[in-house]
Amino acid sequence: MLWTVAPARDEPLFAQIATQVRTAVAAGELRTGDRLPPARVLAGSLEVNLHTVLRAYQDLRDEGLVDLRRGRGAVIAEHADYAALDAPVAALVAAARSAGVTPDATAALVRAAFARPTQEDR
Amino acid sequence: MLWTVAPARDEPLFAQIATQVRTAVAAGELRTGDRLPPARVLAGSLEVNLHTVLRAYQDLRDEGLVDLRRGRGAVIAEHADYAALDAPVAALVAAARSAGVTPDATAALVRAAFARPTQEDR
DNA sequence: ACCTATTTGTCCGTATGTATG
DNA sequence: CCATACATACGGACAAATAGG
Repeated sequence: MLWTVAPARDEPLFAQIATQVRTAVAAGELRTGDRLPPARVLAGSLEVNLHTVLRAYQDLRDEGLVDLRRGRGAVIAEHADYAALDAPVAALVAAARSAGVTPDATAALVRAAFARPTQEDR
Repeated sequence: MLWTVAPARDEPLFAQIATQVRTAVAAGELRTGDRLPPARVLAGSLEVNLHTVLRAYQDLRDEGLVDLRRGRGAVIAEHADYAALDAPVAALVAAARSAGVTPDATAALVRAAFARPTQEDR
């Protein structure tokens, strides 16, 4: 897979890295058992600090997407089926684009929807 | 509409306020021309700082959701059709819940999808 | 089974910017 | 505008897991 980070973007570096893993998994590009590059190696080639990469890996571990252990590295775990979200995400983004809703607002609406226990009719 | 903020939640206060306006608009509870409470008043009743409310209002103005002018207050503007997102958002959240994907990861996937110019087949 | 060198993440602290009130 | 608090990114030292002999 292809790794890139852009320090200029307002998304934090560690989040950019985590995002790329998630989307690669959603796209089927990374599968259970695949190994991510050692943090030091990736940090070196991206020219960011070791800890920045590790922060991303740790976030992914907290999500249950990767198994991260010292001496062994970061491996894609038995994970939630991200691919199942591909279609709903695309549908939402398309709707948001055509309605002229910003990415920030859309993401905020998604978070808010999660916060509501379950969606009963209003 | 009902306003509440919870300092304990990790979402910043100003974001909680903005989110409530967005969801109220999406739900049809607030319509074009409706007036939001004056920032000072809302700040007082929520027991948060004036700047916190103003920050939320400014974000909403930047999104084009409210018209914010001095002396006149904050008014819901001719806005993007947030209601159009209601169904896609609900669908996505349902899919994420049943797939066991966290809110954070879901929101990140949505943002990432925006970043991609347009989704052609892979 | 042992040792140890290497690989790899974890823990400690620090600087700088941004958010908050 | 100011003071405080928090988050991001970085640096160095440390410790567990692994692999080779």
